[in-house]
Amino acid sequence: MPVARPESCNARVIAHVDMDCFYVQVEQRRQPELRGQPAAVVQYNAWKGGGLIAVGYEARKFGVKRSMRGSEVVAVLSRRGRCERASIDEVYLDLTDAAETMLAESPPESFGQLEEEASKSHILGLKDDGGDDKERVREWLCENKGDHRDKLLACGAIIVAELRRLVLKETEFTCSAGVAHNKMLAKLASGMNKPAQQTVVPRSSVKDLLGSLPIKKMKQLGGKLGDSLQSDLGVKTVGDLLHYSEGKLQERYGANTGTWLWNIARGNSGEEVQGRLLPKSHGSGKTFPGRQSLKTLASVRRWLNDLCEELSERLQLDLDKNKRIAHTLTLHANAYNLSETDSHKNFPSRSCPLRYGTIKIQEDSFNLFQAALREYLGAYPVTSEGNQENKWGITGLSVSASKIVTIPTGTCTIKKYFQGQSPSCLSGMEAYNCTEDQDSDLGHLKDLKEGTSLEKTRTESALCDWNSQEQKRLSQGTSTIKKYFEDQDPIGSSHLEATDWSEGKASLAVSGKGSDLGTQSKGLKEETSFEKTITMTARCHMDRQEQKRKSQPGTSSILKFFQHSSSSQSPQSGRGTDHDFQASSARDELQRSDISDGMSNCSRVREPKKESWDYKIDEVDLAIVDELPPEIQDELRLWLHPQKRQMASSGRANGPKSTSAAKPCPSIANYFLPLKKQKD
DNA sequence: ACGGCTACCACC
DNA sequence: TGGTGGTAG
Repeated sequence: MPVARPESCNARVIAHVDMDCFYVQVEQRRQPELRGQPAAVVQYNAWKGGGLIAVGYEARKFGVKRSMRGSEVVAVLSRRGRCERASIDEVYLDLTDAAETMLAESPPESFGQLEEEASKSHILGLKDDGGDDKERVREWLCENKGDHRDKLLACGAIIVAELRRLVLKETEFTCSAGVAHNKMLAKLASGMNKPAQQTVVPRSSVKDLLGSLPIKKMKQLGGKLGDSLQSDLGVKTVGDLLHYSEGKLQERYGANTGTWLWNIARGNSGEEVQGRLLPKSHGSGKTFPGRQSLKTLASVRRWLNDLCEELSERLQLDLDKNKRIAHTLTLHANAYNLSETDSHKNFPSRSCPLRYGTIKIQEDSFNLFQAALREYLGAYPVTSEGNQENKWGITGLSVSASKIVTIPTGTCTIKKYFQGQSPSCLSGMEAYNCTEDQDSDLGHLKDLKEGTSLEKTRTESALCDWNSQEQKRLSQGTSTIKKYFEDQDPIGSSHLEATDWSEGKASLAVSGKGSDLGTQSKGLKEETSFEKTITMTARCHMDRQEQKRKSQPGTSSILKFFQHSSSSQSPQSGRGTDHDFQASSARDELQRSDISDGMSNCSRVREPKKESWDYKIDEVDLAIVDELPPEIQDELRLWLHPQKRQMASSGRANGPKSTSAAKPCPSIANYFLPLKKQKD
């Protein structure tokens, strides 16, 4: 049986708060002389030709800061309950708890005097029998004899009035609000009396409200679905939906939409107020209408570079400010193709793992674009100059970053372990802040300093389906191995060490330096570094059939986290090159060759030399994990066998273990032997 | 009124 | 899952 929460939906207290003409207010706050004047914020011809008024980047010149979305106003509004940012200037608040508390501890009827702002509330359905409006509102709010739920709404209205007053006092912005039992109704209400007013939706008023509400006024029904309801079903108001059974609505609009329609007709909306203040994705795009369409790869590349630079800045900001990392890079474009018969085909979008660093984002985006373009053009080849005859044109480009997760602030046992072992290890954050430019500068400095070529040992990680697992654990604040350290090259075209993760296998590579693994003198420097790195690579298991052009060869180089701050001689140097990278380098050459020109300037040649031991992940026996420090065992087990999380974490007492059966004497030492040349 | 831009979501 | 389309501000 479902958890008994009778009436819980109807007993919630939700507020929707909407800034009044936000852009105008921003200007008026910035230029107080504009207050009281008729004002409008003109759309300004922004950034290299586009129009806009969008959130931030360009609008900063108006005084609108992107950070505003999560700050100032929200900081005030979120004081009394969970707050969800619905757009740049709207939020939802769940005031249920605060209202319950007020009702229990200091109910409105105990108020000597109702606050001014609250007494100016609009109460839907309040019968107008003449007399004093304010007094009737005060009565409804303070002397409500009826439903407990309406009393909660009254408390919510009083709380919201207070919040709005605080917002005005602390930010100089006015806002309007709606208070109701769910988001849908609260949102409807907040727009009913503007500006700087608030509206309450008692339960008893819902029927009349929806009965007369034109269907297209309802959120989500302003488009095609609303049109269909009107023309196909003859539904004019939300209330008209009451004439249709849930089954009938499902039959026409699908199970989910059907049920949703049936519910909203009754004023029910189950959506929770998400406690999210930050955006789930970032994007940067531009259209090139008409003759402005881009007709060469070079021009696409230039624009893409700009868009990616913008995106990269925002990602870095998000990382610095919010400690969040995005994991997916997506490229969207629009195009026309005069050559193709089905010239109305859409330009496909493409995505790949996101690697931080402006240049990497630029390179990856451009490669995604080229992959998509090849599919879009079908048989028509894309030459380096491409499109001599203007057969195609790009009318829109955008890059976006999604799958953003917060870096855990809690424990990170593996990280701690290695930091304990090696104080010179970079922290995860430092690793991420390290762009390729800094990277190369660093290497250069070291080269000069030590008079020897820098030997980088890099660990690889491409924890593919790590994501979902990891996200859960991230959200739980538990430790995690990285994710920070991902440095994948999904395109496989910019690094010599590119590997191909279409291989369908996973490998574990361990490289070691330091005296305990066979010490070498450190050359001219007297430093004795004990640095160990354990690097892992796991390649995505992808279905080859599915791949076609879709799959992007990728690689990851672990890295930077465990990157050595000093160079040292590796015990097995000389045998360092591994087949893994040899193979991929060959393929890489292929990639490189068809990308040619535009690429060469940006791609940096990396140190090809490295130590690596390569194993298929299925061949790694979990028993070896027992030889590692206990504090990191669980994490490594998860890493090696993320799909067996339950078993791994519940101990290894029971459950068949096919892998160990095949391996008589598992020892971690076995895994530290250099790679054998592959026979097949 | 409309196009440009950003962002979220449902569906398959 | 990634990719597409719809919706809204």
